[in-house]
Amino acid sequence: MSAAVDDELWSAVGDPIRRRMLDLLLADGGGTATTLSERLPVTRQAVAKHLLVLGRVGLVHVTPSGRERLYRVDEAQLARAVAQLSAVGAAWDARLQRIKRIAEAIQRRNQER
Amino acid sequence: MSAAVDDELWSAVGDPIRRRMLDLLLADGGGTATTLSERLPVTRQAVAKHLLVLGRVGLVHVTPSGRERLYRVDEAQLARAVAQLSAVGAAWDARLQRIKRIAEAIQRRNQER
DNA sequence: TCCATTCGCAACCTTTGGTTGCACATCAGC
DNA sequence: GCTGATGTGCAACCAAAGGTTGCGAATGGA
Repeated sequence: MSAAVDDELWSAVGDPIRRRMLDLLLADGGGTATTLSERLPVTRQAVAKHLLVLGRVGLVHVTPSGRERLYRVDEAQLARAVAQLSAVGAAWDARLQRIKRIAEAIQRRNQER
Repeated sequence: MSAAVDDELWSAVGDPIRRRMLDLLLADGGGTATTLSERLPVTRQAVAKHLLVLGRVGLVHVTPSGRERLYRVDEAQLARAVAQLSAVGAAWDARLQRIKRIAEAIQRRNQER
């Protein structure tokens, strides 16, 4: 059931900006709030807040290095998030398939009259 | 790329309450704001607002009938949403796989020394 | 007719995502 | 060792979204 999904993790990847941030971090192998904000339509501070959210659910880890703070994606946690996405998708898919089968059965019965 | 995803549809299913509403509507084959709110931890008015959001992106349709307003899931549109979910999941999966392969290659090189 | 039910609308509150402004720390060049 | 440029964090402030309560209007059943 999708109601049993860990909503914390889902809502972390539910935000479009955060999804793009994860994409960028994956593509570049890491980044800072400043480098991410240069490629996104929001300010550095907004990015920093999103990084806080992602960090709170363990999707990214930070490595302070001098005056920079390098963020990296936690691959295991992202894999968990992907699993949740496909679980919800699969559940809905199954329901849609069932509805489709029922509709077809009804149509067959009507044609047999 | 997940950045190209239709964010309207995503954010519609991004809310946990709205996902549970879709689940309930699918399971019961339809429902009203009142019947849904009886099974959810929010008030009827909150449910009505969510139904507006779902209706705006075409995920549900309404059929007025007397003093009731019956909502039904648009299966085609929900199928589109499911497709988007799995697209994002697949994109991340692909990136994670690539990273994993690279990591394994590096490890092999180190062992061969 | 009268009452209960279902609904929509409006006011209000809280959280969340976003911005600007500023102070603090660090690196690089002189 | 200074000094300026760069990267961060913190605080105040704003707008939108989700949620609530209260109320008035419409419909269905006794």
